[in-house]
Amino acid sequence: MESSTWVDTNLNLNLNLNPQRDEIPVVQKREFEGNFADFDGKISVKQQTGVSVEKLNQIISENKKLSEMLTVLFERYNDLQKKYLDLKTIKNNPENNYDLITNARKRKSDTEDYNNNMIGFNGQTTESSSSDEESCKKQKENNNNNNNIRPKVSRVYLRTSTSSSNSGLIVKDGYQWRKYGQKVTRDNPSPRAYFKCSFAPSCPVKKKVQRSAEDPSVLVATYEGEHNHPQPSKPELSLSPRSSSQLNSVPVSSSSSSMKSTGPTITLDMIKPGLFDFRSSSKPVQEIDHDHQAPAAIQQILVQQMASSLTRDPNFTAALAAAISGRFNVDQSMTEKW
DNA sequence: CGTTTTTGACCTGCGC
DNA sequence: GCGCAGGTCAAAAACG
Repeated sequence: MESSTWVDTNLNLNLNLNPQRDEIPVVQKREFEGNFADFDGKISVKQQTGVSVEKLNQIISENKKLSEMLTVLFERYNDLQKKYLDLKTIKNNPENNYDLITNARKRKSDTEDYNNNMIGFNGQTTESSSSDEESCKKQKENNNNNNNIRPKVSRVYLRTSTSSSNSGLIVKDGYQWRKYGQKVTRDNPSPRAYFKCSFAPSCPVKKKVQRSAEDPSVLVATYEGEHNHPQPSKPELSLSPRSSSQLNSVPVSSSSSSMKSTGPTITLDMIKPGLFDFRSSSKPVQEIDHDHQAPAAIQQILVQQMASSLTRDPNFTAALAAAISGRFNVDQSMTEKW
């Protein structure tokens, strides 16, 4: 979410100036009047253009700062919302909080040690990310086996509702999976779980699930292959006890390097409506084709969702208007000095 | 008792 | 050839 995000937000900032406030148009009017006065006077067009460009740049930079503030605010807002929803879920239906409860199927004797270890792991921070390494690896494989028929590879990032829990490496995507292994990888303290489709060996699809090293609340699920059978059940995203750990799942991005030579990829309908909009209860599930959807397009979708979510919050818009008017007052004083 | 999960051992590929 | 790391196997344990 870098440059394109700023561009979009800037546009919104400029267009959504609060019309109830008179100062802003006045400032603009004064600027125009001043400029016309200058034009009528002896200042050359070149100088005027230079001044205008300067002002424009200044406004752009200020918009950029505001956008950054917006982003930070939004992130905090989202975190708070998330925590609130988690607490609410636990309170209303403790059974649903699968992630917070130790996996019930774990051996009783091992559960405590396992969880303690995992909590310790999560406290650490790792610089490198497994996804990068994996993408490099995939690229290598693709380079080495260009002529072979390769299984389709798709990586999906899933935000879980509880960042602190570690037991839930379960991603409900509508298919049934059988776990056949777990491994702690070098560059990620979280263990990586290996799943095979329960229809194996007739269905060759495999899945790897690992928490992101940088953000333990994000599950990284890597799918290899394509199911050759119908989906046994619809994806359960919010209601079943186990599925509470898959809240807010979204294919945020995919490793482009690992996708290059694999052809069309699996499309996963795993977005929970309202990732960026906690007020809206029903939004169409979005499908993101990892091969054909450019990262910029994904960013654009996210930006749109962020923008819509923000603009619907009256408190936020009021605060924003106040902030902008403050800025313009500063601008006004500066303009008057000129 | 059948199914699922866990986990140590083993296999494989890669770099040195 | 050796060591390392990721991936897989399979016996044992846990669960319903």
